Amino acid sequence: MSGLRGGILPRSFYAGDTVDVARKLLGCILVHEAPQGITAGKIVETEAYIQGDPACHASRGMTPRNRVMFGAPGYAYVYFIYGMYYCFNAVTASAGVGEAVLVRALEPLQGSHLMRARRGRERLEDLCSGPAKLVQAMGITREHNGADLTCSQLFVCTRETVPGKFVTTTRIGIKEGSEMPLRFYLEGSPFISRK
DNA sequence: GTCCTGATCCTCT
DNA sequence: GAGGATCAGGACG
Repeated sequence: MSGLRGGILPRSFYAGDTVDVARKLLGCILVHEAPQGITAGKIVETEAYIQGDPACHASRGMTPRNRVMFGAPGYAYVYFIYGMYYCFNAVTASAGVGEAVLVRALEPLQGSHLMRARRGRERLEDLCSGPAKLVQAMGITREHNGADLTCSQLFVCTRETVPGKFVTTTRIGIKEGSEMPLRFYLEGSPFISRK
């Protein structure tokens, strides 16, 4: 699986239009080479957070928490939420622009035994079917905030097969901006967080 | 300093 | 479908 490194998405991939990047990430592989072993999963659900979007963390300017979003594209933005969970985002657009793509669900491809141990769940569909779940299953921590997705232990690879049709809907768990169609998932996947 | 809110998950009912 | 767990950031004084 280390051969996947050959397919690492370049920084230019993330530098494009955020909504476009969110769609193109569907079907790509998120990989984490942890000391305990490698875990990998196919991205089946994403959400875009863009400029002028009230639900975007960057909408009220840069703070110590969201500063990674304003940096160069191709870095991981990991933040703490609800007192218990972390969510993983890929920073997009150009430096100075606070935009990112939230990865909401994965289809486990490798290291499912590790994922089960980290999650305490057996069913494959319960391992990565939510933003906080996949972070836990992949072994991602706050230490990964600001990690370079093009040259670190945490990276994303280009898709190996052409994904099927994807569905565009509204985002989950937000109030303002909830009418914007910025959530994307692979149609029919049993691994998405919800329909 | 204090108060409030939240891009969630899990366990009930 | 509802509610609790649990805590960092941000707004305000």
